[in-house]
Amino acid sequence: MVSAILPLMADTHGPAEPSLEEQIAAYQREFQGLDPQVERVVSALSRLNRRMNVAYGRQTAELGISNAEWEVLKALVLAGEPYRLGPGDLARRLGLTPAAMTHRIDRMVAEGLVTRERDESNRVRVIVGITEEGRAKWLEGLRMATVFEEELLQDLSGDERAQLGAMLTRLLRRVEEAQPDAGGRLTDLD
Amino acid sequence: MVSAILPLMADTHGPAEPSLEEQIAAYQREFQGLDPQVERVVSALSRLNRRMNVAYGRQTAELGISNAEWEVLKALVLAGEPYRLGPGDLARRLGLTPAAMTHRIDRMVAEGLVTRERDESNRVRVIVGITEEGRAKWLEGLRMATVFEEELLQDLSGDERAQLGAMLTRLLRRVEEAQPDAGGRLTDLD
DNA sequence: GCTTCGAAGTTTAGGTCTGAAGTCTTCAAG
DNA sequence: CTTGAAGACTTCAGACCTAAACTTCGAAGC
Repeated sequence: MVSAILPLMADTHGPAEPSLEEQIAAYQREFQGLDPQVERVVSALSRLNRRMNVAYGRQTAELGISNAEWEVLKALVLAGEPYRLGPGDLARRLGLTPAAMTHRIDRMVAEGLVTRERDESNRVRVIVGITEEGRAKWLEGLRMATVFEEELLQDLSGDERAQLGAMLTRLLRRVEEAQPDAGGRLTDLD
Repeated sequence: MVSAILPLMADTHGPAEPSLEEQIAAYQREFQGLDPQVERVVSALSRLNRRMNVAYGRQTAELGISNAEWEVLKALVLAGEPYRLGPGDLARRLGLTPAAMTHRIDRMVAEGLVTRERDESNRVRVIVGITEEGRAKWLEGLRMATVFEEELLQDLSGDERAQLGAMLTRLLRRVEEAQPDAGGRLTDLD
């Protein structure tokens, strides 16, 4: 395993990334007819996600795993009893190719996070299960994530959280209709 | 350049990714004491972002470039006159390492999207500029993106869009305070 | 003026992903 | 029973990234 996921990048001085408002102003300047309202929503979504992934990456790094590995553990736990899935299933759920799944499982078996066995009733199939250690790391990662998430939302009242959740769900439904094929590389955690 | 960015993944039948509501229910089952309200917001954010990147990837693929390359073009345009930046600046703005920036610029120069010259007044520095073709592809990509984004938000009224933008901005401000060091690998577009 | 330090880019080694080409097993049809 | 086709996983080649070593130029101190 390779220690950290985070490009520290806290490099030097010099122009950093423009702020959201600066970016919107620049867009207005370079492309007339862009709706700032829409741009703000889309850009904020994207930036928020990036920051969240940085936060998750720091947390999983503390556990000695990567975001990608935590994702696999999550999929296994959320699958429910008996906490086992085939590589193909996992690949579909995580949105990556079977080839990538094979490699990822290789690493995770070597680290003792999951097990890999052949299905005796159908010897083409492979079954991936979670180990005690894997389950423990999943849980600890989740605990850290909830602390972060609570802090993230702390300025929003209960009503606001509900409204935000409802609006995001509506947007999600709309894209899912437009993109019925699942997909998308999953760099993210949820 | 490598054609497409999109794992088509529209593979076969078989269990796909669980729906958002299924996932929240599974979380409740496996981890008592998780706030579903928070979970919905966070998971919806993450899924939305993934879908958006898939959409952007399809659009940039139509232009024969990658999301990553479009990001570079965007940074150059948003920098404003004279539309030139050094590799270091670009790397900071895009949130990647200088080494990655060197390679990316190599490819983009070969494709005629940007130019690379030495700064004559300080021969350590390199200056990257955008070509006509690069600018045209940026613009066309932006046009496609705005169509998609307008469609994405079409169910929301003007008021709702404003509310959503305001709430997301508040969340963003909070994470930015907590993570003053810029950073984060940029897989995303905004 | 030389020397040394620091900043900017590039190069190199190694890791993880995609896409395409295998390999092996099962199942259904002849 | 045999054979062909489909499915599940793995292997291989290539793309793009990070981290770290290296190269070069410019600026400050003696």
